[in-house]
Amino acid sequence: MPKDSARTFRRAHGGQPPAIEAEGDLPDIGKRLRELRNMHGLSQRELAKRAGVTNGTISLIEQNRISPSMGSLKKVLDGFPISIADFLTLDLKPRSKVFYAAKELREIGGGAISFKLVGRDTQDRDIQMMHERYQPGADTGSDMLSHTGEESGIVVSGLIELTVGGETRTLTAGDAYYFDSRLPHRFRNTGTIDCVIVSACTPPSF
Amino acid sequence: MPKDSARTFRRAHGGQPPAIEAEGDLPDIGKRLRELRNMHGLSQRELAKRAGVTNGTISLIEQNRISPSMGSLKKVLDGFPISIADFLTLDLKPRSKVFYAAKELREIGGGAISFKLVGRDTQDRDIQMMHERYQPGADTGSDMLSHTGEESGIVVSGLIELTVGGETRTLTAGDAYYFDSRLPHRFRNTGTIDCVIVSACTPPSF
DNA sequence: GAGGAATGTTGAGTATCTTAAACACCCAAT
DNA sequence: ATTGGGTGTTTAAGATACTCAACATTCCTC
Repeated sequence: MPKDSARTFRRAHGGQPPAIEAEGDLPDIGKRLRELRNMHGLSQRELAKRAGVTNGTISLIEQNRISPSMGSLKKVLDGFPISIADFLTLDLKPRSKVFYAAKELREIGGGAISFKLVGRDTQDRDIQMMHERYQPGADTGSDMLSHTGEESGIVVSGLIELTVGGETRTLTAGDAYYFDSRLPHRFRNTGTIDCVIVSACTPPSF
Repeated sequence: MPKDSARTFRRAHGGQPPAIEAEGDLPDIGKRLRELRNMHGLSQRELAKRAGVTNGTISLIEQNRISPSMGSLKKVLDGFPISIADFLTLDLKPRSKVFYAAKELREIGGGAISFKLVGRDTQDRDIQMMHERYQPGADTGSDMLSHTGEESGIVVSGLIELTVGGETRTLTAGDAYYFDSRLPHRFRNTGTIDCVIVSACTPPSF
């Protein structure tokens, strides 16, 4: 509510404000669920089995033909997993720019130590970086969904197959990524040598 | 699902389904709703009338004897109003320090213009201030709940009765407040002269 | 093509939520 | 004591979510 309407004076004779307009947007549950499920590459039956509901329920929810109870929605979302609040606030579309070519990075450090800043055109960052190494064949699994915040990284050596929100791409040394951590994502080393990437977690500390 | 059900043995005695570990914490809907309603000083019937449901439904939800559908929960929360996501993540207890005495403020500006910083021991502020004036008897009403962020202010002249999360206090010139905007709050000028307060809204711009 | 196995959808029946109306209780003013 | 209006709770009828099983479709493989 804008502040103005909230600050309006109350009626003198105790009049009841009639039927507050439900303009609040209950986000399209069905669409959200379908997109989230497709991003994970799950079928309705697979998800249903994980969640302990039937595939019909998933189908009806995704068509918005029923308004699921909190308990049911909870069970369904536990199949990913993701919290209800995050599910409701998650933006469906990944950020405009997800992948960065090697030359798109900006050099921050200098001399012997080199810091390359990722996502320079993203105004409001709140991120801190780390270092990771993947052995050949290493796989984070398909159902990874960190709770909140953002995630970024640079491939140092080797190659990594990265899937974010259904979009898959293989990155090699010098390439980078930057996405909302609530989007389902997966790392797989499809190469034959170790893959070293400098990763980053939220929240920030600098 | 012929093959899957064939492979998955059903426990004969328990009739136990896959036994999904519903580990995730579905926050206590009933408790949250009851506290939120009490903070607003609404009865079950008042809220029910606003929301377009019956008082019985409110009662049953608050006792956790039913798991409301998303549609119903949406209708109920529209009576405050608050979004479902905010409702699920709102912390029930107000922040440790809500009220600040006049001398607890820190002077920021200097010279002709004076800026006094409120909430100096709150590490992560994200707030911007404004100026407001209340005529005698002015009242924002009891059902104000801005969506997110924080809110703060300083009383410049006159006196104001402020209620935050069920706690009420009358502030006079020099006193201040600082609280989460999602907590229900109410301003009432119970004095005989205008009350001027310097208020602040989120999000920040400096 | 025929068959098999996956997918999403739909209809009938059951479980659950929601309503409407009564109930029991408390407090203030008859 | 009694009325009247307030509170939260409970119970039977009704509406809705959910399940189960069948259906239609697509994609493979033979």
